[in-house]
Amino acid sequence: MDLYNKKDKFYVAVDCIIFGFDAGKLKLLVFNRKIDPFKNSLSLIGSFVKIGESVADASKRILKEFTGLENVYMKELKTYSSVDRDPGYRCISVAQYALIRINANIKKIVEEKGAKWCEIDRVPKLILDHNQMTTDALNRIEQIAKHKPVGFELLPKKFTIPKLQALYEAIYRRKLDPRNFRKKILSFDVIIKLDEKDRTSSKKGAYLYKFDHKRYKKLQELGYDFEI
Amino acid sequence: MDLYNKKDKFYVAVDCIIFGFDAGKLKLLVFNRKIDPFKNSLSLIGSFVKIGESVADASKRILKEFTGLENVYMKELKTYSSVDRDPGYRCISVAQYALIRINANIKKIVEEKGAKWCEIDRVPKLILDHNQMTTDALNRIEQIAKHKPVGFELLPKKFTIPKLQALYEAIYRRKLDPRNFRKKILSFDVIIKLDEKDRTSSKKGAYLYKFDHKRYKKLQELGYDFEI
DNA sequence: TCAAAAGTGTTCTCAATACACCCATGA
DNA sequence: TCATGGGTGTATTGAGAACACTTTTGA
Repeated sequence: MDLYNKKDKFYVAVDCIIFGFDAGKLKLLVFNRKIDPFKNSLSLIGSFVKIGESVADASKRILKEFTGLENVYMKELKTYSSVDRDPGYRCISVAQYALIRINANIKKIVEEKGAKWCEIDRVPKLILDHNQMTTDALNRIEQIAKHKPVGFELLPKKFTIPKLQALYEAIYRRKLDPRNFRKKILSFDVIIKLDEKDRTSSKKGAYLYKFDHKRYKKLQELGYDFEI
Repeated sequence: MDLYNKKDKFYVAVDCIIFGFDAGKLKLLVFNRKIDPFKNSLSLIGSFVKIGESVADASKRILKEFTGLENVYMKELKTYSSVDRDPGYRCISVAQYALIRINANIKKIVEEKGAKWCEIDRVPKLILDHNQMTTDALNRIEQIAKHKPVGFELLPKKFTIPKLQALYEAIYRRKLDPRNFRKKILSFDVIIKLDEKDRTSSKKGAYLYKFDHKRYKKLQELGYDFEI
Protein backbone atom coordinates (compact mmCIF):
# COMPACT_ATOMS: atom_id res chain seq x y z
CA MET A 1 0.00 0.00 0.00
CA ASP A 2 2.32 2.68 -1.27
CA LEU A 3 -0.60 5.01 -1.47
CA TYR A 4 -0.31 5.97 2.16
CA ASN A 5 3.44 6.41 2.14
CA LYS A 6 3.35 9.17 -0.42
CA LYS A 7 0.94 11.20 1.65
CA ASP A 8 1.76 14.18 3.82
CA LYS A 9 1.74 14.00 7.58
CA PHE A 10 0.82 16.70 10.04
CA TYR A 11 1.40 17.69 13.61
CA VAL A 12 -2.00 17.64 15.25
CA ALA A 13 -2.68 19.72 18.33
CA VAL A 14 -5.62 20.29 20.63
CA ASP A 15 -6.31 23.68 22.16
CA CYS A 16 -8.86 23.94 24.93
CA ILE A 17 -11.04 26.98 25.44
CA ILE A 18 -11.85 26.49 29.10
CA PHE A 19 -14.62 28.58 30.58
CA GLY A 20 -15.39 29.08 34.22
CA PHE A 21 -17.77 31.30 36.15
CA ASP A 22 -16.60 33.11 39.25
CA ALA A 23 -17.64 36.24 41.10
CA GLY A 24 -20.47 36.83 38.66
CA LYS A 25 -18.14 36.85 35.66
CA LEU A 26 -17.55 34.44 32.84
CA LYS A 27 -13.83 33.62 32.66
CA LEU A 28 -11.31 32.01 30.37
CA LEU A 29 -8.32 29.95 31.41
CA VAL A 30 -5.08 31.17 29.81
CA PHE A 31 -1.59 29.89 30.17
CA ASN A 32 1.65 31.81 30.48
CA ARG A 33 4.13 29.78 28.44
CA LYS A 34 7.34 28.98 30.20
CA ILE A 35 9.11 27.36 27.27
CA ASP A 36 9.60 27.92 23.59
CA PRO A 37 7.95 28.22 21.20
CA PHE A 38 6.20 31.44 22.26
CA LYS A 39 7.96 31.59 25.61
CA ASN A 40 6.43 34.27 27.86
CA SER A 41 3.39 34.67 25.66
CA LEU A 42 -0.16 33.85 26.61
CA SER A 43 -2.01 30.97 25.02
CA LEU A 44 -4.87 28.61 25.50
CA ILE A 45 -4.15 25.31 27.21
CA GLY A 46 -2.98 22.98 24.49
CA SER A 47 -0.87 20.01 23.55
CA PHE A 48 0.16 17.91 20.63
CA VAL A 49 -1.89 14.80 20.09
CA LYS A 50 0.08 11.59 20.57
CA ILE A 51 -0.05 8.77 18.10
CA GLY A 52 -1.68 6.44 20.62
CA GLU A 53 -4.56 8.67 21.64
CA SER A 54 -7.61 10.25 20.07
CA VAL A 55 -8.12 13.99 19.93
CA ALA A 56 -10.66 13.67 22.73
CA ASP A 57 -8.14 11.71 24.81
CA ALA A 58 -5.56 14.42 24.35
CA SER A 59 -8.00 17.10 25.49
CA LYS A 60 -8.92 15.12 28.56
CA ARG A 61 -5.26 14.57 29.34
CA ILE A 62 -4.36 18.24 29.36
CA LEU A 63 -7.55 19.30 31.06
CA LYS A 64 -6.68 16.96 33.89
CA GLU A 65 -3.11 18.20 33.95
CA PHE A 66 -4.14 21.84 34.25
CA THR A 67 -7.15 21.56 36.53
CA GLY A 68 -7.03 18.12 38.08
CA LEU A 69 -10.52 17.52 36.71
CA GLU A 70 -11.99 14.53 34.93
CA ASN A 71 -15.50 14.04 33.53
CA VAL A 72 -15.82 17.62 32.47
CA TYR A 73 -18.27 18.99 29.93
CA MET A 74 -16.11 19.28 26.83
CA LYS A 75 -17.05 19.41 23.15
CA GLU A 76 -15.26 19.86 19.90
CA LEU A 77 -15.45 23.35 18.48
CA LYS A 78 -13.74 22.98 15.09
CA THR A 79 -10.40 22.47 13.43
CA TYR A 80 -8.03 25.28 12.57
CA SER A 81 -5.89 24.33 9.65
CA SER A 82 -4.80 27.38 7.66
CA VAL A 83 -1.46 26.74 6.04
CA ASP A 84 0.02 29.81 7.71
CA ARG A 85 -1.65 29.59 11.10
CA ASP A 86 1.57 28.58 12.82
CA PRO A 87 4.55 30.31 11.22
CA GLY A 88 6.96 27.75 12.66
CA TYR A 89 5.49 24.45 11.59
CA ARG A 90 2.61 23.01 9.63
CA CYS A 91 0.21 22.09 12.38
CA ILE A 92 -3.51 21.48 12.52
CA SER A 93 -5.31 22.24 15.74
CA VAL A 94 -8.61 20.82 16.88
CA ALA A 95 -10.15 23.29 19.31
CA GLN A 96 -12.27 22.03 22.17
CA TYR A 97 -14.36 24.09 24.56
CA ALA A 98 -14.95 23.08 28.14
CA LEU A 99 -17.15 24.33 30.96
CA ILE A 100 -15.93 23.81 34.49
CA ARG A 101 -16.87 24.69 38.04
CA ILE A 102 -14.24 26.92 39.55
CA ASN A 103 -13.44 26.17 43.18
CA ALA A 104 -10.59 26.85 45.59
CA ASN A 105 -8.83 23.61 44.77
CA ILE A 106 -8.87 24.29 41.05
CA LYS A 107 -7.65 27.80 41.57
CA LYS A 108 -4.67 26.40 43.42
CA ILE A 109 -3.77 23.87 40.72
CA VAL A 110 -4.22 26.47 38.01
CA GLU A 111 -1.87 28.85 39.77
CA GLU A 112 0.78 26.18 40.24
CA LYS A 113 0.70 25.51 36.52
CA GLY A 114 1.29 29.14 35.68
CA ALA A 115 -2.20 29.52 34.24
CA LYS A 116 -4.78 32.11 35.21
CA TRP A 117 -8.43 33.01 34.85
CA CYS A 118 -9.22 36.16 32.95
CA GLU A 119 -12.54 37.87 32.42
CA ILE A 120 -14.06 37.05 29.12
CA ASP A 121 -14.30 40.63 27.95
CA ARG A 122 -10.73 41.36 28.95
CA VAL A 123 -8.92 38.53 27.22
CA PRO A 124 -5.40 39.70 26.32
CA LYS A 125 -3.59 38.99 23.07
CA LEU A 126 -2.99 35.27 22.79
CA ILE A 127 -0.63 33.46 20.44
CA LEU A 128 -1.50 32.33 16.91
CA ASP A 129 -5.23 32.11 16.24
CA HIS A 130 -6.17 31.54 19.88
CA ASN A 131 -8.14 34.76 20.17
CA GLN A 132 -10.19 33.68 17.18
CA MET A 133 -10.78 30.31 18.80
CA THR A 134 -12.00 32.05 21.93
CA THR A 135 -14.43 34.22 20.02
CA ASP A 136 -15.72 31.23 18.08
CA ALA A 137 -16.17 29.24 21.28
CA LEU A 138 -18.07 32.05 22.96
CA ASN A 139 -20.47 32.26 20.05
CA ARG A 140 -20.91 28.51 20.10
CA ILE A 141 -21.69 28.46 23.80
CA GLU A 142 -24.17 31.24 23.36
CA GLN A 143 -25.96 29.16 20.74
CA ILE A 144 -25.79 25.94 22.73
CA ALA A 145 -26.99 27.65 25.89
CA LYS A 146 -30.22 28.57 24.14
CA HIS A 147 -31.18 24.95 23.78
CA LYS A 148 -29.31 22.92 26.35
CA PRO A 149 -28.96 23.71 30.04
CA VAL A 150 -25.16 23.95 29.85
CA GLY A 151 -25.16 26.74 32.39
CA PHE A 152 -25.33 24.22 35.20
CA GLU A 153 -21.90 22.90 34.23
CA LEU A 154 -20.37 26.19 35.28
CA LEU A 155 -22.05 26.61 38.65
CA PRO A 156 -21.36 24.80 41.92
CA LYS A 157 -23.53 21.74 42.55
CA LYS A 158 -25.69 23.90 44.79
CA PHE A 159 -26.63 27.26 43.40
CA THR A 160 -29.27 29.94 43.77
CA ILE A 161 -31.60 31.13 41.05
CA PRO A 162 -30.15 34.66 41.09
CA LYS A 163 -26.68 33.15 40.50
CA LEU A 164 -28.00 31.05 37.63
CA GLN A 165 -29.57 34.13 36.14
CA ALA A 166 -26.31 36.08 36.47
CA LEU A 167 -24.58 33.31 34.56
CA TYR A 168 -27.07 33.39 31.71
CA GLU A 169 -26.81 37.16 31.63
CA ALA A 170 -23.03 36.79 31.29
CA ILE A 171 -23.40 34.31 28.46
CA TYR A 172 -26.01 36.32 26.58
CA ARG A 173 -24.48 39.66 27.50
CA ARG A 174 -27.86 41.14 28.37
CA LYS A 175 -30.13 41.56 31.37
CA LEU A 176 -33.01 39.19 31.95
CA ASP A 177 -36.22 39.76 33.88
CA PRO A 178 -35.96 37.94 37.23
CA ARG A 179 -39.63 36.93 37.34
CA ASN A 180 -39.69 35.56 33.83
CA PHE A 181 -36.33 33.85 34.24
CA ARG A 182 -37.42 32.10 37.41
CA LYS A 183 -40.72 31.07 35.89
CA LYS A 184 -39.04 29.58 32.84
CA ILE A 185 -36.29 27.74 34.67
CA LEU A 186 -38.76 26.24 37.12
CA SER A 187 -41.10 25.25 34.30
CA PHE A 188 -38.41 22.92 32.93
CA ASP A 189 -38.70 21.00 36.14
CA VAL A 190 -35.02 20.05 36.21
CA ILE A 191 -33.87 21.83 39.34
CA ILE A 192 -34.67 20.76 42.87
CA LYS A 193 -35.17 23.24 45.69
CA LEU A 194 -33.13 22.44 48.80
CA ASP A 195 -33.84 23.29 52.41
CA GLU A 196 -30.79 25.52 52.62
CA LYS A 197 -30.17 29.16 51.92
CA ASP A 198 -27.12 30.94 50.66
CA ARG A 199 -26.66 34.18 52.59
CA THR A 200 -23.39 35.27 51.06
CA SER A 201 -24.92 37.81 48.78
CA SER A 202 -27.98 39.04 50.65
CA LYS A 203 -29.32 39.28 54.16
CA LYS A 204 -32.54 37.58 53.35
CA GLY A 205 -30.68 34.75 51.68
CA ALA A 206 -31.64 32.83 48.55
CA TYR A 207 -32.71 29.20 48.43
CA LEU A 208 -30.20 26.76 47.04
CA TYR A 209 -31.16 24.40 44.24
CA LYS A 210 -29.51 21.46 42.61
CA PHE A 211 -29.71 20.20 39.06
CA ASP A 212 -31.77 17.04 38.51
CA HIS A 213 -29.57 15.11 36.08
CA LYS A 214 -31.83 12.06 35.93
CA ARG A 215 -34.89 14.04 35.07
CA TYR A 216 -32.96 16.10 32.56
CA LYS A 217 -31.79 12.98 30.77
CA LYS A 218 -35.31 11.62 30.67
CA LEU A 219 -36.73 14.83 29.23
CA GLN A 220 -33.92 15.09 26.74
CA GLU A 221 -34.60 11.59 25.49
CA LEU A 222 -38.21 12.60 24.93
CA GLY A 223 -36.95 15.28 22.58
CA TYR A 224 -37.76 18.07 24.99
CA ASP A 225 -36.23 21.39 23.96
CA PHE A 226 -34.92 23.60 26.76
CA GLU A 227 -35.12 26.95 25.08
CA ILE A 228 -33.96 29.48 27.63
CA MET B 1 13.07 23.96 18.51
CA ASP B 2 13.51 20.31 19.24
CA LEU B 3 10.13 20.25 20.86
CA TYR B 4 8.35 19.84 17.55
CA ASN B 5 10.65 17.16 16.21
CA LYS B 6 9.85 14.76 18.98
CA LYS B 7 6.15 14.97 18.28
CA ASP B 8 4.03 12.48 16.42
CA LYS B 9 2.68 13.17 12.98
CA PHE B 10 -0.60 12.03 11.46
CA TYR B 11 -2.19 11.41 8.15
CA VAL B 12 -5.09 13.82 7.95
CA ALA B 13 -8.04 13.08 5.71
CA VAL B 14 -11.27 14.81 4.82
CA ASP B 15 -14.45 12.88 4.19
CA CYS B 16 -17.42 14.66 2.68
CA ILE B 17 -20.98 13.76 3.48
CA ILE B 18 -22.65 15.16 0.39
CA PHE B 19 -26.40 15.50 0.40
CA GLY B 20 -28.64 16.11 -2.55
CA PHE B 21 -32.39 16.17 -3.09
CA ASP B 22 -33.93 14.48 -6.07
CA ALA B 23 -37.29 12.98 -6.92
CA GLY B 24 -38.64 13.97 -3.51
CA LYS B 25 -35.92 12.07 -1.67
CA LEU B 26 -32.93 13.15 0.32
CA LYS B 27 -29.83 11.42 -1.06
CA LEU B 28 -26.22 10.76 -0.17
CA LEU B 29 -23.31 10.61 -2.57
CA VAL B 30 -21.26 7.42 -2.16
CA PHE B 31 -18.23 6.25 -4.02
CA ASN B 32 -17.33 2.80 -5.27
CA ARG B 33 -13.61 2.51 -4.63
CA LYS B 34 -11.61 1.33 -7.59
CA ILE B 35 -8.28 1.06 -5.84
CA ASP B 36 -6.86 -0.18 -2.58
CA PRO B 37 -7.25 0.29 0.25
CA PHE B 38 -10.85 -0.92 0.41
CA LYS B 39 -11.07 -1.69 -3.29
CA ASN B 40 -14.65 -2.45 -4.36
CA SER B 41 -16.11 -1.16 -1.11
CA LEU B 42 -18.37 1.84 -0.77
CA SER B 43 -17.20 4.96 0.99
CA LEU B 44 -17.85 8.64 1.31
CA ILE B 45 -15.97 10.96 -1.00
CA GLY B 46 -12.65 11.63 0.67
CA SER B 47 -9.01 12.47 0.29
CA PHE B 48 -5.86 13.02 2.26
CA VAL B 49 -5.12 16.61 3.09
CA LYS B 50 -1.96 17.93 1.45
CA ILE B 51 0.67 19.83 3.35
CA GLY B 52 0.07 22.98 1.35
CA GLU B 53 -3.68 23.22 1.83
CA SER B 54 -6.13 23.68 4.65
CA VAL B 55 -8.78 21.12 5.53
CA ALA B 56 -11.37 23.34 3.88
CA ASP B 57 -9.24 23.59 0.73
CA ALA B 58 -9.01 19.81 0.56
CA SER B 59 -12.78 19.43 0.85
CA LYS B 60 -13.36 21.97 -1.89
CA ARG B 61 -10.82 20.22 -4.08
CA ILE B 62 -12.52 16.85 -3.90
CA LEU B 63 -16.00 18.25 -4.10
CA LYS B 64 -15.03 19.90 -7.34
CA GLU B 65 -13.42 16.72 -8.58
CA PHE B 66 -16.50 14.60 -7.95
CA THR B 67 -19.24 17.03 -8.91
CA GLY B 68 -17.60 19.82 -10.88
CA LEU B 69 -19.07 22.27 -8.38
CA GLU B 70 -17.53 25.23 -6.62
CA ASN B 71 -19.03 27.60 -4.05
CA VAL B 72 -21.09 24.91 -2.46
CA TYR B 73 -22.63 25.04 0.99
CA MET B 74 -20.15 23.03 3.05
CA LYS B 75 -19.45 23.01 6.78
CA GLU B 76 -17.25 21.10 9.13
CA LEU B 77 -19.01 18.31 11.02
CA LYS B 78 -16.34 17.05 13.40
CA THR B 79 -13.11 15.12 13.55
CA TYR B 80 -12.93 11.35 13.82
CA SER B 81 -9.75 10.31 15.52
CA SER B 82 -10.16 7.01 17.36
CA VAL B 83 -6.87 5.18 17.46
CA ASP B 84 -8.44 2.15 15.82
CA ARG B 85 -10.73 3.84 13.33
CA ASP B 86 -8.57 2.82 10.38
CA PRO B 87 -7.02 -0.60 10.95
CA GLY B 88 -4.35 0.07 8.35
CA TYR B 89 -2.86 3.38 9.38
CA ARG B 90 -3.16 6.00 12.07
CA CYS B 91 -5.27 8.60 10.37
CA ILE B 92 -7.47 11.42 11.58
CA SER B 93 -10.41 12.43 9.45
CA VAL B 94 -12.19 15.75 9.47
CA ALA B 95 -15.71 15.16 8.20
CA GLN B 96 -17.48 17.86 6.21
CA TYR B 97 -21.09 17.93 5.14
CA ALA B 98 -22.24 19.59 1.96
CA LEU B 99 -25.60 20.39 0.40
CA ILE B 100 -25.82 20.52 -3.36
CA ARG B 101 -28.38 20.93 -6.11
CA ILE B 102 -28.57 17.79 -8.16
CA ASN B 103 -28.96 18.38 -11.89
CA ALA B 104 -28.38 16.42 -15.07
CA ASN B 105 -24.83 17.67 -15.49
CA ILE B 106 -23.85 16.66 -11.98
CA LYS B 107 -25.45 13.26 -12.42
CA LYS B 108 -23.24 12.73 -15.45
CA ILE B 109 -20.01 13.72 -13.69
CA VAL B 110 -20.90 11.63 -10.66
CA GLU B 111 -21.47 8.59 -12.83
CA GLU B 112 -18.19 9.02 -14.66
CA LYS B 113 -16.38 9.07 -11.34
CA GLY B 114 -17.94 5.82 -10.26
CA ALA B 115 -19.97 7.49 -7.57
CA LYS B 116 -23.72 7.28 -7.07
CA TRP B 117 -26.61 8.82 -5.22
CA CYS B 118 -28.38 6.63 -2.72
CA GLU B 119 -31.50 7.32 -0.72
CA ILE B 120 -30.76 8.45 2.77
CA ASP B 121 -32.70 5.70 4.45
CA ARG B 122 -31.13 3.04 2.26
CA VAL B 123 -27.47 3.82 2.74
CA PRO B 124 -25.47 0.59 2.40
CA LYS B 125 -22.54 -0.45 4.57
CA LEU B 126 -19.70 1.98 4.02
CA ILE B 127 -16.05 1.56 5.00
CA LEU B 128 -14.58 2.48 8.38
CA ASP B 129 -16.72 4.90 10.38
CA HIS B 130 -18.40 6.42 7.33
CA ASN B 131 -21.87 5.24 8.32
CA GLN B 132 -21.43 6.92 11.66
CA MET B 133 -20.34 10.11 9.92
CA THR B 134 -23.47 9.98 7.78
CA THR B 135 -25.74 9.58 10.79
CA ASP B 136 -23.98 12.41 12.61
CA ALA B 137 -24.27 14.65 9.57
CA LEU B 138 -27.97 13.94 9.18
CA ASN B 139 -28.60 14.87 12.77
CA ARG B 140 -26.58 18.01 12.36
CA ILE B 141 -28.50 19.08 9.28
CA GLU B 142 -31.76 18.45 11.04
CA GLN B 143 -30.66 20.80 13.81
CA ILE B 144 -29.29 23.44 11.46
CA ALA B 145 -32.39 23.32 9.29
CA LYS B 146 -34.49 24.40 12.26
CA HIS B 147 -32.73 27.74 12.40
CA LYS B 148 -31.19 28.47 9.04
CA PRO B 149 -32.89 28.15 5.66
CA VAL B 150 -30.38 25.56 4.42
CA GLY B 151 -33.09 23.76 2.52
CA PHE B 152 -32.76 26.19 -0.36
CA GLU B 153 -29.21 24.92 -1.00
CA LEU B 154 -30.63 21.59 -2.06
CA LEU B 155 -33.34 22.79 -4.42
CA PRO B 156 -33.02 24.17 -7.94
CA LYS B 157 -32.83 27.96 -8.13
CA LYS B 158 -36.50 27.96 -9.02
CA PHE B 159 -38.73 25.77 -6.88
CA THR B 160 -42.32 25.42 -5.79
CA ILE B 161 -43.60 25.58 -2.24
CA PRO B 162 -44.81 21.97 -2.28
CA LYS B 163 -41.28 20.90 -3.31
CA LEU B 164 -39.76 22.94 -0.53
CA GLN B 165 -42.17 21.35 1.90
CA ALA B 166 -41.29 17.86 0.65
CA LEU B 167 -37.64 18.65 1.29
CA TYR B 168 -38.28 19.75 4.85
CA GLU B 169 -40.41 16.68 5.40
CA ALA B 170 -37.48 14.57 4.21
CA ILE B 171 -35.08 16.33 6.55
CA TYR B 172 -37.38 16.14 9.57
CA ARG B 173 -38.76 12.76 8.64
CA ARG B 174 -42.33 13.83 9.37
CA LYS B 175 -45.29 15.33 7.57
CA LEU B 176 -46.00 19.04 7.80
CA ASP B 177 -49.28 20.86 7.38
CA PRO B 178 -49.28 22.57 3.95
CA ARG B 179 -51.19 25.64 5.14
CA ASN B 180 -49.00 26.25 8.14
CA PHE B 181 -45.84 25.55 6.19
CA ARG B 182 -46.74 28.00 3.46
CA LYS B 183 -47.74 30.64 5.98
CA LYS B 184 -44.49 30.33 7.87
CA ILE B 185 -42.19 30.27 4.86
CA LEU B 186 -43.91 33.29 3.35
CA SER B 187 -43.78 35.13 6.66
CA PHE B 188 -39.98 35.09 6.51
CA ASP B 189 -40.22 37.15 3.38
CA VAL B 190 -37.16 35.60 1.78
CA ILE B 191 -38.69 33.93 -1.24
CA ILE B 192 -39.95 35.73 -4.31
CA LYS B 193 -42.93 34.52 -6.32
CA LEU B 194 -42.26 34.25 -10.05
CA ASP B 195 -44.68 34.52 -12.94
CA GLU B 196 -44.08 30.92 -13.96
CA LYS B 197 -45.66 27.65 -13.01
CA ASP B 198 -44.17 24.20 -12.73
CA ARG B 199 -46.62 21.68 -14.18
CA THR B 200 -44.46 18.60 -13.86
CA SER B 201 -46.18 17.32 -10.77
CA SER B 202 -49.76 18.51 -11.16
CA LYS B 203 -52.18 19.60 -13.80
CA LYS B 204 -53.03 22.82 -12.07
CA GLY B 205 -49.35 23.65 -11.70
CA ALA B 206 -47.60 25.30 -8.78
CA TYR B 207 -46.04 28.73 -8.84
CA LEU B 208 -42.26 28.87 -8.91
CA TYR B 209 -40.37 30.91 -6.35
CA LYS B 210 -36.77 31.93 -5.95
CA PHE B 211 -34.75 32.55 -2.83
CA ASP B 212 -33.96 36.18 -2.03
CA HIS B 213 -30.32 35.96 -0.94
CA LYS B 214 -29.91 39.68 -0.39
CA ARG B 215 -32.89 39.98 1.85
CA TYR B 216 -31.88 36.86 3.73
CA LYS B 217 -28.45 38.29 4.44
CA LYS B 218 -29.96 41.50 5.66
CA LEU B 219 -32.38 39.75 8.00
CA GLN B 220 -29.64 37.45 9.24
CA GLU B 221 -27.45 40.42 10.11
CA LEU B 222 -30.32 41.80 12.13
CA GLY B 223 -30.21 38.64 14.21
CA TYR B 224 -33.43 37.30 12.76
CA ASP B 225 -34.06 33.66 13.62
CA PHE B 226 -35.61 31.51 10.89
CA GLU B 227 -37.17 28.85 12.99
CA ILE B 228 -38.96 26.53 10.61
C1' DT C 1 -66.21 14.60 -15.43
C1' DC C 2 -62.98 13.21 -12.49
C1' DA C 3 -58.62 12.52 -10.30
C1' DA C 4 -54.77 14.89 -8.31
C1' DA C 5 -52.22 18.36 -6.54
C1' DA C 6 -52.34 23.56 -5.38
C1' DG C 7 -53.95 27.01 -2.80
C1' DT C 8 -56.50 29.50 0.86
C1' DG C 9 -58.52 31.45 6.52
C1' DT C 10 -59.97 30.99 11.04
C1' DT C 11 -59.95 29.47 15.69
C1' DC C 12 -57.72 28.03 19.79
C1' DT C 13 -54.10 27.43 22.85
C1' DC C 14 -50.00 28.45 25.00
C1' DA C 15 -45.78 30.59 25.69
C1' DA C 16 -43.10 35.06 25.77
C1' DT C 17 -43.08 39.53 27.48
C1' DA C 18 -43.82 43.51 30.20
C1' DC C 19 -44.41 45.24 34.44
C1' DA C 20 -44.38 46.74 40.42
C1' DC C 21 -44.64 45.56 44.91
C1' DC C 22 -43.84 43.01 49.39
C1' DC C 23 -40.53 40.07 52.18
C1' DA C 24 -36.74 38.89 55.25
C1' DT C 25 -32.74 40.20 57.38
C1' DG C 26 -28.35 42.10 59.27
C1' DA C 27 -26.24 46.19 59.95
C1' DT D 1 -35.37 51.50 60.60
C1' DC D 2 -33.48 51.07 56.52
C1' DA D 3 -30.87 49.36 52.74
C1' DT D 4 -30.29 45.25 50.06
C1' DG D 5 -31.23 41.57 47.35
C1' DG D 6 -35.00 37.65 47.12
C1' DG D 7 -39.28 36.38 45.80
C1' DT D 8 -44.06 36.60 43.75
C1' DG D 9 -48.68 37.32 39.94
C1' DT D 10 -51.22 39.15 36.15
C1' DA D 11 -52.53 41.06 31.79
C1' DT D 12 -51.29 41.38 27.00
C1' DT D 13 -49.57 39.91 22.72
C1' DG D 14 -48.08 36.94 19.15
C1' DA D 15 -46.83 32.64 17.28
C1' DG D 16 -47.76 27.64 16.56
C1' DA D 17 -51.01 24.02 15.74
C1' DA D 18 -55.24 22.09 14.26
C1' DC D 19 -58.38 21.80 10.81
C1' DA D 20 -61.61 21.32 5.40
C1' DC D 21 -62.93 23.00 1.37
C1' DT D 22 -62.42 25.22 -3.37
C1' DT D 23 -59.62 25.73 -7.62
C1' DT D 24 -57.41 24.31 -11.82
C1' DT D 25 -56.63 21.43 -15.54
C1' DG D 26 -55.08 17.41 -18.38
C1' DA D 27 -56.44 12.95 -19.21
